[in-house]
Amino acid sequence: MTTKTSIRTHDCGALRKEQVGETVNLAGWVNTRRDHGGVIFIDLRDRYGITQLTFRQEVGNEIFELGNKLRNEYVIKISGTVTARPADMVNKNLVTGEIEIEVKSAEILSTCENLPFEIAGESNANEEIRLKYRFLDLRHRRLQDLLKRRDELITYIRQYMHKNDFTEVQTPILTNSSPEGARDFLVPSRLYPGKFYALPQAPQQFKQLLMVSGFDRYFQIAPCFRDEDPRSDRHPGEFYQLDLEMSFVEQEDVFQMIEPLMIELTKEFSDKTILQAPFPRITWHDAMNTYGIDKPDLRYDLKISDVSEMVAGCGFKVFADAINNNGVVKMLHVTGGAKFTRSEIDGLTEKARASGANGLAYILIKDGKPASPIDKYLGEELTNKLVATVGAKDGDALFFGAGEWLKTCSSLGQVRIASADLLGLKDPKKAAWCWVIDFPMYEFNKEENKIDFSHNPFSMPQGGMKALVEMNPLKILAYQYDFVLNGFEISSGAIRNHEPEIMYKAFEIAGYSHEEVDKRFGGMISAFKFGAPPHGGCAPGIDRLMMVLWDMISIRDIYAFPKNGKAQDAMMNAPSEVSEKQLKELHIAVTLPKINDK
RNA sequence: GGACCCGUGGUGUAGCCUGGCCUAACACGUCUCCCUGUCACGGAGAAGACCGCCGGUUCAAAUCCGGUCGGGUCCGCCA
Repeated sequence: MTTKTSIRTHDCGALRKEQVGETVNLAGWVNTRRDHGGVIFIDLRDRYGITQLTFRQEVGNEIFELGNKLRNEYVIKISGTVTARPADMVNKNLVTGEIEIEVKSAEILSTCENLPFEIAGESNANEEIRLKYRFLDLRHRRLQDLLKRRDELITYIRQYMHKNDFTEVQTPILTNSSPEGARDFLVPSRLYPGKFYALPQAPQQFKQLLMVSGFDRYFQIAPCFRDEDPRSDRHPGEFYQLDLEMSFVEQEDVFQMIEPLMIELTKEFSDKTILQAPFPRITWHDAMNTYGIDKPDLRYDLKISDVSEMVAGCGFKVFADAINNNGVVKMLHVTGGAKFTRSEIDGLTEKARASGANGLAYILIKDGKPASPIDKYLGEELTNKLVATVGAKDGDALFFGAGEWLKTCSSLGQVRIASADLLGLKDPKKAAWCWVIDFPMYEFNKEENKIDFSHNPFSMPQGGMKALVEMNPLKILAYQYDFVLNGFEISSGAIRNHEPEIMYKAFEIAGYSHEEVDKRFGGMISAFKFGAPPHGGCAPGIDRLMMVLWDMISIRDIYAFPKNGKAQDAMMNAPSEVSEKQLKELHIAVTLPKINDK
């Protein structure tokens, strides 16, 4: 590989003492300038490295004066002689540190205004200004390395997929609105007034159609668009998935294909140690019961147990009532939790309340004795029994939740996560992968008093048609799975429902008529009537994966040009108004809300 | 839609709780001058902020109160 061009003979990371004596041409940015009166040192920077230039008075007035004019981030090209540095002047921090260039001629290609923040060194300006000047922020070494790493990771994925005989196919960006799921980004059609394209939330239907077409194994580094509010692990609007689908497979085949890739990516692209491989598999039900969340962080071992039977009929009304109302009482064992301060416990109580609990009862084991605000209701015998059942030791804490099963599990799950934070249990050197399997097919929607799909409506119900006809829908499981890394959902996936009759029945249970299904998913359903192979796949979020592997606080850093937390592009000023002419062509009339916030 | 946090020269911070000595401090950057071996060069000097904005309380507001705007985090939402 050479980076030689018409303008330069070498890049700024190339020269060594072997080239001493050669005349070279370099070009790049002025990283720093050190003026010593009779000699000026310039660190010339490009993507490949930094090379020190010297501008000397004795070489000539013209060149020396040009050196005097240089300022940070000017773009220059120079011609000069590679010279060895005196032994005691070698800079061990630079790969080019043994040499420097004595500049004989130079030209300023481009000047630079006063910078909004410094480029040499760390980027520590606030995010708002860094996003506005993203092209400058991207000059920082850290971000350049990050994008380079991103490219390498995606290249690795592509090679892995091709090695396994997957074909990458580009599916449409302008497609149709899908009525389920997230909000769509809509694109008005000029040729068909009043009609809209939608940007794909995922290439879901297309990849299934490719299976019907017989491609057997498809993948795509697929842009996905969802118009939902961002979070620190959710980039606003757009993100990338490794979308993949396989034919003639069962769940196990998908696992065997994707798990080795995740292991390789962890080893190749992070310094984390994989805690367990093959990845442990946890049913959704067990995950909720034991960790209180469907994306458990298994780097730490805090567990929730069911103590309903133990406390049934006890003197504590909250517990007794929960069980009388068909609820449960759950107990979270936090090793080392007795040292939590009052205000930390208040914080944990807030977490529990925020996810639906009425409060947070607890037992702290201090000086070998359990102590609790509720021990007078529980009594010594029951308290000791609860402590013993999980083998809690001196210094531990037990937290209790009581009420409806899912809510109780979830609230203790949040307490579990917050406790791990307080105890510093989230070890960045560990990679705890796991599969969460057997998601329920349906869930009950209390507000609308109806049954909804709990995840992907295109998943195959376990037990097929027989299960749909005979079972309580809320008990039916789907061939639907996620995989999780350190408490982040990296991917969901499923074995799909490829049989039209089962599809109609599955939708019927969720309240969709035959006609509605035809109308909304007609393309796919009709395809399934023409010889559809059993198929399944998954779609790991690659930005999310990189964020977790590289311990980024915000997913925004993973993108070259991220949007801010308000879903705007601060550099391009998107979104923005368009011209009347454009609107007219599209037959769009804009009706602004009364409170006009730009 | 809701809750919480933040806003001080170009950048990052201190000061705010406990109003007055703030005519706002420090570091980096910028500008001028000096310096021939630095690499976060060094030295001397200078410019640059009505403390996001509006209003209130007070003899007195960066500081207290209300509103508003901007940014961030979380909940809702994300099949």
